[in-house]
Amino acid sequence: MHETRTVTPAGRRILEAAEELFYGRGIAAVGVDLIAERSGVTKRTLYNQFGSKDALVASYLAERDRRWRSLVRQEVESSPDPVEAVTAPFGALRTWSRTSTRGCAFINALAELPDPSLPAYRVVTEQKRWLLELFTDLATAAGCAGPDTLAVRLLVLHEGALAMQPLPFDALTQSTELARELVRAGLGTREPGPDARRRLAR
Amino acid sequence: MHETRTVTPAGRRILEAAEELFYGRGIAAVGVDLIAERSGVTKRTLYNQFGSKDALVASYLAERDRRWRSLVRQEVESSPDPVEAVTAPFGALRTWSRTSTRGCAFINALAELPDPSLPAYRVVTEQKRWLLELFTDLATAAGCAGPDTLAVRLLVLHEGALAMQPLPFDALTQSTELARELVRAGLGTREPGPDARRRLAR
DNA sequence: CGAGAAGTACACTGATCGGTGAACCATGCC
DNA sequence: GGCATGGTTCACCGATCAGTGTACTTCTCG
Repeated sequence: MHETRTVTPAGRRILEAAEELFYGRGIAAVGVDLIAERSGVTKRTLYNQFGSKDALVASYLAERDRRWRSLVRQEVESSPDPVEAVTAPFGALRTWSRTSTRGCAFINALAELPDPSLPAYRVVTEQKRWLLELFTDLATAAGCAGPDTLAVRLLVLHEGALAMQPLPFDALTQSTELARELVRAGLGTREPGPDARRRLAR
Repeated sequence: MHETRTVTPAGRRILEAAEELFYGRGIAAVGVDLIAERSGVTKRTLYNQFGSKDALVASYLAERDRRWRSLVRQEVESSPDPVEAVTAPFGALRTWSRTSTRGCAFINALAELPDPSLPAYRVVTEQKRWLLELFTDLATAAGCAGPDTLAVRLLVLHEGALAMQPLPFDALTQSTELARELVRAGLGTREPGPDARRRLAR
């Protein structure tokens, strides 16, 4: 029942080109003509598949979100224990940074698309909310005290490291280290909940 | 010897309009014609004053940086003691957020201007470096252990809260609270240095 | 008086923007 | 055969883009 039918082969190539160009140069700076040329496709096909540039932008962000969540899930599930799992997204971020060196694609998109009515805006807020809830679940499962507060703090550390990525400072190392310390400091004061790593569905 | 002569009255109005539009809508999304119209000035005057859009963008960022540093200095100097002063930039951020709700103008600019050769890029890196060094100085002055490490962590918290600003999460409160805890935890293990609040010149 | 600086008015450039219309072609499925 | 689907080719649209040239005005300062 896996519906790979929603996107055609040409659609995939368009999305790949759009992702590289939008992330690398900014959304407004990239024209649809360039995306069509890079993906070896006519502009007509691009519009037949996506309808508008706004819609293509939303698809680009949704696709990137999908890949990011997939990586995080993988990292969480391969964690040796529930405590390590809490900071697994920071490990994912390390991996992610090897190919993405221009900061957070979603924050960057918000910088260019201020209108909350745009479909892309919802994708961005959903992405951050997902990560916040994941942190909450993982912290609860590990038995951390104050999982809600801890989750917000971990999210801030995560976003901070991501935001500073384009600058010549190594923020990720300290961010990860501090995150681990926070998790360790919150242990033992509460009963561990059920292993949240099993609740990663969707 | 204060040289306010570098910018004419028309130049000021152009900068004000540019700041509002660039920050609010994104740099690439705003044309020079619109800026000229909003500032009640001819496009010719704009180009006579700034030479190019790239140069205007750099001026916009530099001016915003100047105002931001001024606010931070003010907040630091009005801190009751050196320990409070370390987290003073978080107080400044609280004030700043009342009028700036679209995240960090500098990070946002980087999202649109990937080319490090652009004059704006240097403005952004300098801005973050300044804040990092300020944190280091303040932490040293307050007698915190490991001031360099602490400064990086405070910077990450600061940037994280700023990056999440456009989203519907209250990150600043937790970010500030955690920053205070970090500073408190690092106290007493080291001799306080000279009061860094006196070394804010420039 | 005269010079220079700041600003206005306005026309104009070539390029690029997002988006459309219409005709045509290939594949595969009923 | 018939017909829908996915794709191509290509010409075209009005709007906007950053940036320039030229001539005129207005003000200040020496």
